[in-house]
Amino acid sequence: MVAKIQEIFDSVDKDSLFRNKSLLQINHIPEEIPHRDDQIKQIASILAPVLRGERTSNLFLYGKTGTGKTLSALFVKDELLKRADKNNGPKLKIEYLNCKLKKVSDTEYRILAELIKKLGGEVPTTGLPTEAVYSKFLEIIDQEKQLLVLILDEIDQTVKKISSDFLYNLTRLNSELSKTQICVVGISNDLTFLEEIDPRVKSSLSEEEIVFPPYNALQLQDILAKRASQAFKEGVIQQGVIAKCAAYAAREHGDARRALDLLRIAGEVAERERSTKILLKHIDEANDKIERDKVLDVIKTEPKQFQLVLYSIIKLQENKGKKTSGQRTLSSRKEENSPIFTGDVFSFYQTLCQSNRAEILTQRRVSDIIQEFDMLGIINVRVISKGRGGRMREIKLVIPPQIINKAKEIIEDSLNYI
DNA sequence: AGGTATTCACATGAAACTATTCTCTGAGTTAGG
DNA sequence: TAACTCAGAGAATAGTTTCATGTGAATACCTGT
Repeated sequence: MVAKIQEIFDSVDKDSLFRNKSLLQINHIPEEIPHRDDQIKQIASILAPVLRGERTSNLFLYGKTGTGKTLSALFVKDELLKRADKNNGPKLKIEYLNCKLKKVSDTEYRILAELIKKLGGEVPTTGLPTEAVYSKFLEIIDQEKQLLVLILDEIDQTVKKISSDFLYNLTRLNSELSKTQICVVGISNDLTFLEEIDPRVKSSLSEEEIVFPPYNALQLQDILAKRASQAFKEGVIQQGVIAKCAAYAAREHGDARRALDLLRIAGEVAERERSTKILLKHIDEANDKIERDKVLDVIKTEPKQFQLVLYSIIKLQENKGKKTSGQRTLSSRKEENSPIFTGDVFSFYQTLCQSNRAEILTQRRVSDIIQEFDMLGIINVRVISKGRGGRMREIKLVIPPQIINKAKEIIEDSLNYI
């Protein structure tokens, strides 16, 4: 037994396909960023005045996920800091904050708290009036003469949750500060974001805009090849694997992050199969695995009311499937997977709750929950109107059949614990 | 036939409520001088 | 009298509920030919 285990451990070391896996991890910042020269140059030239201690224009970066926005911003940040260090010029601080992180998201309060923490202050997680946090923030940054560049990643998320007042306040903060100057770099995935926000904020915030176009398949290939050559050992990648990865990701609006993920998972899959090479089929397996893990993970972490709703949907879909196949002789024109509607889900959910002795939520709430599942990509939802028959959501489960059973198990399990 | 008006069954929004977590404050208590 | 404890007030958040209003199109109901 022990020998066996030792064997496994040995093989992990010896047969590893990776040379340095961390290079494929998404938080890795590479030395160079291919195909983003123009954007980086632009950012740099816009932010350059901070080196002389001048306030710069506020800046806005746009582009879909995985187009290198964050990476470019961080890259410029590092270069600027290096340079500022060498110059020994005016004091410069650059803080990066991802507004989408769990602990930060949603509220003005938490974003400020997080910023304060990064600047070396302390703020309790709750209990203080927001006003107090603001003044604390001002106090901290206005201690000494300096320039502060705030890089706010994914602020579209935040602004959707809270009003754009936050950004407005931030841009106007400069007038309240005596020694310090702030400039804001916003990063957003949502290209329509700017159109929706308050015009006042818009004019002050987006003095400069840079758009990050998606990578095309060739560029993705280039990126992947560069990283792969360092991350993997030599000769472990089958011909065409990189191209296929790139093609997959290019289909998803050129998401480089996804491409790298795919390659890494494919490597892990191949490793687990004791393959000496990463083959094309491993990419497909990796793709499935990513999808599966995503869905199951979501289901696992969802609270029980959500699970009950989802369970209702799964059950209803099953029943519908049976019914239509039986009725097919009667009405052959009927579509194969007849859709489910909000009302069905809610009534099924009610009985389900009763038999589980769980609290029944209002229809209003269930409606929201259904919508959230749609956002998570577990179901597909469309609002349709059946004329006099009313208006409702048409719900379709989009998780693949093999996963459905697994999902059912998970939910049943967690419900039994109650 | 053609044009309005209704109506269904929810969707969508806004506000208010609840439970929980956390800070802060000040009264009461305690121990030591 | 200084230090300590502990309850209560106030804030913020997440997750709801309550109340109100909105909506797309199949049907009902007119209208005049």
